[in-house]
Amino acid sequence: MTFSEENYLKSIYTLQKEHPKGVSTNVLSKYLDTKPASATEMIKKLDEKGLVHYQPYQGVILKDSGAVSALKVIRKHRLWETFLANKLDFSWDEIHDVAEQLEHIKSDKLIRELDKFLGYPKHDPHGDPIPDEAGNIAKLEKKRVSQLQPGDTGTCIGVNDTSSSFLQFLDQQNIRLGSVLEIVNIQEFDKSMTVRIDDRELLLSQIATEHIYVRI
Amino acid sequence: MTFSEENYLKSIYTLQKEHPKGVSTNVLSKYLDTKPASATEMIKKLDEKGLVHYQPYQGVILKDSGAVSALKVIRKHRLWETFLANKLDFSWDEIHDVAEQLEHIKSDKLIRELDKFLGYPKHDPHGDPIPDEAGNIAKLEKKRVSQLQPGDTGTCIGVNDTSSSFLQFLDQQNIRLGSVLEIVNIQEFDKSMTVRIDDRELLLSQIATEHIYVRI
DNA sequence: TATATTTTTTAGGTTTGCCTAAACTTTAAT
DNA sequence: ATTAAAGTTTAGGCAAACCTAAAAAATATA
Ligand SMILES: [Mn+2]
Ligand SMILES: [Mn+2]
Ligand SMILES: [Mn+2]
Ligand SMILES: [Mn+2]
Repeated sequence: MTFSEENYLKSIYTLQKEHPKGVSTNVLSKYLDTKPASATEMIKKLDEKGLVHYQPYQGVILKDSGAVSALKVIRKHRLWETFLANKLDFSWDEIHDVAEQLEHIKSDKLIRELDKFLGYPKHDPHGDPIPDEAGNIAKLEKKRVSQLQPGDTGTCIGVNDTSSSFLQFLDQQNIRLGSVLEIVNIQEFDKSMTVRIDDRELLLSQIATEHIYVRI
Repeated sequence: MTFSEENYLKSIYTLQKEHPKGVSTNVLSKYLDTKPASATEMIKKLDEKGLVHYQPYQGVILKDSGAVSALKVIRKHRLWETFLANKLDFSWDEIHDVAEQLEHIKSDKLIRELDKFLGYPKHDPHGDPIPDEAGNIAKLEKKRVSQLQPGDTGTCIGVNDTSSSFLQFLDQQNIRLGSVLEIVNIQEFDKSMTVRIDDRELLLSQIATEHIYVRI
């Protein structure tokens, strides 16, 4: 399997969540930063290999074999992200691009040993579940802080806005990866939230609560 | 720089040691398991990019810029080999093939962080020196046991024969990576050697001494 | 329903890296 | 010095993965 085939399968897997009855060549090529004509070609090849189901003008969906292949790449991607964040000094926003390359290394032993070395992690640094060797994957337990109710708690696993002003704000408030947040209450009129972090209480605007991801 | 260009530069660097006045397309293509015509093509391209000096029928040699590029790939290869052997449970004979893939990952930060994580190693698990960030590389201190003299000592860093019968023999004699050998004496008539390992003395045939590498 | 717009596919090209077979150059052997 | 053998380059092709432009199909609009 080529790098390109792996990237297409992985992308189809991801996009299927939002397009359950078929991922169009338009959507797929936009996601992969190629052109629709290129997506059509690749999809036809993957169909001939029995990895996807393709009907002209109807989009693609993965067959079981295609989903298994996609999940293997996703497993590698997330294990490498975990390695970069936990063992090397990479921050959560630097890991994706490098993992995008590392996910294509071919060695079953390597990925098994890496998994062991990392202590068989269940989630990557963004809070996304890591599939097991057989391709089983847990349901995503990631939410925005804005989706929580008073009394709920969550562990900060990432943000949606990487502007330095927002990151500086988080730093000032002592909110970082791993911080445990508990929702104290929600202001009805502006959806701002009072949250408890490290026994301190602080107020977050609606915009802020929508930009912080937690694992519940 | 493509994977293929990197592989050619690295190969030329290695083969130059044995062919100082020019690596022929024949030698190069044999080493890379391609055909001479393919080597000619690639060499012409590398010459146009100013990385090698090529004159038809006279072979290639690296220019300074080409040697710098080659050493960067070699640095990555050897750091990854060290990672696989020291941090994951890979044996010394399993690391090369995986490192052959990992050496092409593009990220300056990754290789800097990996170097730090490994404790800035000076040699890879085969005893070969690891170039620094600037491309400086120490002279190789690797020898075959057969090249040592009585009184010399060396640390076992690899073998030249990976047949299971030879590896079993080493295992029986308790010779492993890191074992310190001291040459006690050499039999003139058959070049067999008496060596001391862990305060035991044992006899190695000439064939055996030629198949064991040590760092001196 | 008929037409216009958008989406998708097809047709024809390009680049990279590989190949084989033929032509050419160098080296070795009479 | 000729000729034979070996090594090297050139010429012409192929597969993968991309592209643009034109044709075809599906969808939206009047
Ligand atoms: Mn990622
Ligand atoms: Mn990728
Ligand atoms: Mn190696
Ligand atoms: Mn390589």
